[in-house]
Amino acid sequence: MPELAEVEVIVRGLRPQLAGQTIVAIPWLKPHLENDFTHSQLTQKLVGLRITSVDRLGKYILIGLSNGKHLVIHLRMTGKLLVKTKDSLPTKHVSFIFELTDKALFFDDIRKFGSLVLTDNPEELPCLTKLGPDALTITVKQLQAACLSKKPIKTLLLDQEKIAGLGNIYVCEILFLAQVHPLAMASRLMERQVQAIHRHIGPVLKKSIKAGGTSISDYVNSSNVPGAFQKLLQVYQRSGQPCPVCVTPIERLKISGRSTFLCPKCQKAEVSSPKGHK
DNA sequence: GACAATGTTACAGT
DNA sequence: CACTGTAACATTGT
Repeated sequence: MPELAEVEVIVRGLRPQLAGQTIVAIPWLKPHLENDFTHSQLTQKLVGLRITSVDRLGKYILIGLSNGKHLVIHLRMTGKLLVKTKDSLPTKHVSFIFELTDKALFFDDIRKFGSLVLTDNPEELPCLTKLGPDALTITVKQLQAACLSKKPIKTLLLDQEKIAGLGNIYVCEILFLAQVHPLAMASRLMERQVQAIHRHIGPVLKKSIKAGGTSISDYVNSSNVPGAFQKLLQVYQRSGQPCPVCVTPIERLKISGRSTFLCPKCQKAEVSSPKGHK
């Protein structure tokens, strides 16, 4: 569920809720989340530590601790981080509970894909160092450099090592706004197309953050409140509905295994290759 | 029952 | 080597 915008909304919500709180107990930990430690080992490592910071890196959430270590959390598809009262009870899909000074942090994850890692130094964690420039701050030059690839532009924008934070929803939206066909080979895009993509990445994400993120099925922020940006989506999950620009029905196709939504008229593959079939 | 779902990774094949 | 498609992870909803 959560892409950059949703993770950012979660982090902004968590920061004031968690800052200064101490982890006083871990009353709940499902085995599938123990990447490195058993329940008792993790308790030993974390209990007594104060939370000093909450940050986002791509779609990862970094929780800084008073001993200098960091918890690194990825929500994958259905993970939620919820701040609740201390007396809250675990529901069916809760992966862990951290009891804090005067509240509790719940990790709720229906599909159990989410992950939790404790690291001495995030700058040495491969999954983080591999990340490309953050989508909110990437420069045109960096995007142009990332586009030196034969992959379809959609596949490239989803590649976290090329650009960090984008997921299926926002890539569909950005390519629609930039009027670029998702199957267009990245390296064959015209310069102005790359610029158009770059011009739309920041604003779409910022608008979504302002709207509290996109809630399609599961996403809620750290206070259990859904976002509203799904109402503002132009093409995502809108197949058959009229394009907001030209009224042509929105089409759906699969690209590297993911549903892709586009307007076949607005998003012409106007790149050099004349033969356009796969 | 079939299929799809906001993410990522491993693997087989071209 | 570069890339593509598929399955897999586990669960729910249509």
